[in-house]
Amino acid sequence: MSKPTEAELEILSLLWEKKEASVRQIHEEISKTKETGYTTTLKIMQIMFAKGMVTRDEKSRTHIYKPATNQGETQKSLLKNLMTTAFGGSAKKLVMQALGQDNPSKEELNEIREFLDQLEKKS
Amino acid sequence: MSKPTEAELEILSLLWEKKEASVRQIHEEISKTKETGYTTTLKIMQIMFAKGMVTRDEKSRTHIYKPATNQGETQKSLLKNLMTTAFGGSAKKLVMQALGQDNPSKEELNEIREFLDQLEKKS
DNA sequence: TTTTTAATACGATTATTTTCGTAGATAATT
DNA sequence: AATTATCTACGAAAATAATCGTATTAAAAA
Repeated sequence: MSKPTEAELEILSLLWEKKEASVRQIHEEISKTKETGYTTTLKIMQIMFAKGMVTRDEKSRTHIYKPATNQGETQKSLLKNLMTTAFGGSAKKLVMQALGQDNPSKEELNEIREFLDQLEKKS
Repeated sequence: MSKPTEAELEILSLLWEKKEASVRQIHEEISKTKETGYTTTLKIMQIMFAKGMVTRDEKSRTHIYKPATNQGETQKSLLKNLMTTAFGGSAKKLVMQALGQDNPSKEELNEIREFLDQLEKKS
């Protein structure tokens, strides 16, 4: 699957979160942060449909869209891309940078520790 | 500083890695993976210069470029952007996804563990 | 039933990014 | 000295992405 554009990714994320949504619903979310027309959102979603990036149910007049791309796979490829282009391929650097700017809770830190342990076992 | 485009980021990474380079050097690297003309690379680097994204030494005919943007800051903002758009703002998910696909060495894992400990102390 | 609202389709425009070709100048080679 | 190779500058075209306006149709409200 080709790399989603900025606008497509924004919509895709919302779809992952909501599982499914109409153009109107997506547009209302997007409008909260961005000043953009309804038909712009519509058009991008139509393009995404044409690309096979989303599916849609056309039974009712208001089409219902669902993500067609697996969230994990997409995240993985975007991360990989960023890792190679901006972090010289180093996962460590990326991870540290990510953790450093967020303020992870104790619980989150522990989950990550466990995850590290599991990774070590596997190898 | 405005978000670098794909092509700009590719060049920026190489400059971070090499500290400084001529257009020719950058272009040779890029040519390894991509089929693109020399003047294309040149033009993008000129645009980057115009944007203040890189500096250059014009003393000799062959200009020498250096990154003007701080690597850490740029990485941070790119990551933040990806984190919010593709990972619903969760650093944990991003980190796990990143580690899962790479195969980090024991040493790296330990460094990350230490980093986690430090983070915990601070909070 | 008529009018208004809300939806899709889609072409066209605008903006952004990337690519390339050509001109002109300097350096290196013959 | 002449030729060839290697630079930069820069305009313009091509490709990609985002935005919007209008037409049409269906549903909802009056």
